[in-house]
Amino acid sequence: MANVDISNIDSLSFVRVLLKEEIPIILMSSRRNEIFSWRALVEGACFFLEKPISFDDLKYVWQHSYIYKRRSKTQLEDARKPEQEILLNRGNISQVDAQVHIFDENSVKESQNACNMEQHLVMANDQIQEQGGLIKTKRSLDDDRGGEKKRNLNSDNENSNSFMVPTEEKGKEMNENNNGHVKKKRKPRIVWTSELHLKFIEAVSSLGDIKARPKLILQKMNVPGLTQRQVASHLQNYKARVRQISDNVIRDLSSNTGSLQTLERIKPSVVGQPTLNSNDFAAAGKTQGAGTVQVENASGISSNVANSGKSLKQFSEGNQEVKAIAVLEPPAASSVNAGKSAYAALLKFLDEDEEEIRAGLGGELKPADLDRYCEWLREALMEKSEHSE
DNA sequence: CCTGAAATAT
DNA sequence: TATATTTCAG
Repeated sequence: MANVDISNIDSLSFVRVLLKEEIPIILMSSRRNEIFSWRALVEGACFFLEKPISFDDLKYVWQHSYIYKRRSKTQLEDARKPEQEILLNRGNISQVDAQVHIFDENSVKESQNACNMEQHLVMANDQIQEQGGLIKTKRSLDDDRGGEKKRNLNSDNENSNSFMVPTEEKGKEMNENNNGHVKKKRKPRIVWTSELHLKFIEAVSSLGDIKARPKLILQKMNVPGLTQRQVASHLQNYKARVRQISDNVIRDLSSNTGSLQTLERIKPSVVGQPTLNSNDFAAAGKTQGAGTVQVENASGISSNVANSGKSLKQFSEGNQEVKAIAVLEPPAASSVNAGKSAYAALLKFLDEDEEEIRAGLGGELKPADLDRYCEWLREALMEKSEHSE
């Protein structure tokens, strides 16, 4: 699954490279561009999804991958054309329209309320240190001097949350030294537990990269005490991480295929906002799915290199793995020998929630169980939002 | 409201 | 030392 910048026609070359390897490719974008999607589909892309991606989009993505994989090359040639569909508006696939959009505003909001995140939030409270009266930094000096934009750090509105685990007791927010001067306590740093991160991921995924801004994310996460700046900071780090991994994948892919060299050269500094990938999206629902990592470079081109990792194997029969998996598995001598290291990092990144996923599935699934799996997925997600009532 | 940077904390 | 988070400032 590749997140592409439809404004950059060169993104199409990325599509070609993957297709040359017979890797089914599904494109995603936050914006829509009929021309671009049309061209991509003509090239052979399976789908073109508009983000944010819905649960139903994923469901059909899976089925498509499976079907695709079962066909022989020749059959594929014939089948490709007919199977292509433009999914500019999710729901273009007839049957999904009526289905519940798991990650719509309400369900997310609800599920979030229930999860008492506070229990999972842990502040590194031990480190709260006094800034000894002697130690003065530029800032402390400035503050002592004028303190214009004094923040209500000491007010108990956001520092009194249980997960903020105050060092001592609340109310002792101010410390006085022998001079009677009041000092600010540095707010204890937040710990992004997997649960918290999960909420973050869910929020971002449901918003889509365009709207995934700190304020909205914070709002969707609905975690008391969490500040917008913290979310912003986390978002920034997250983006950087995804970007780096993606860059590596692209780099390795380029160096081994040659076809992507053009893309690599165009890649100065990264701009644009990496979007949340479907892997996170899937992970958020405690499901596993075709994970993707976004790749993007300054030229505006961006792509998500699909991954499926172990989870995907559950859908494979015997040795017949979906072609896309082959890319992530130790490449067969004959196939792409691209980026083992990059894939390793990618897999590690994507496997973070492996356990939860596995627990949820409870057992191996066979391709034939796809629908059952989807049903399970739906129920799991629904259940989650119900409990939160 | 956002984010670059400095200051800090890990 | 390298990263991550909080604060400041614009």
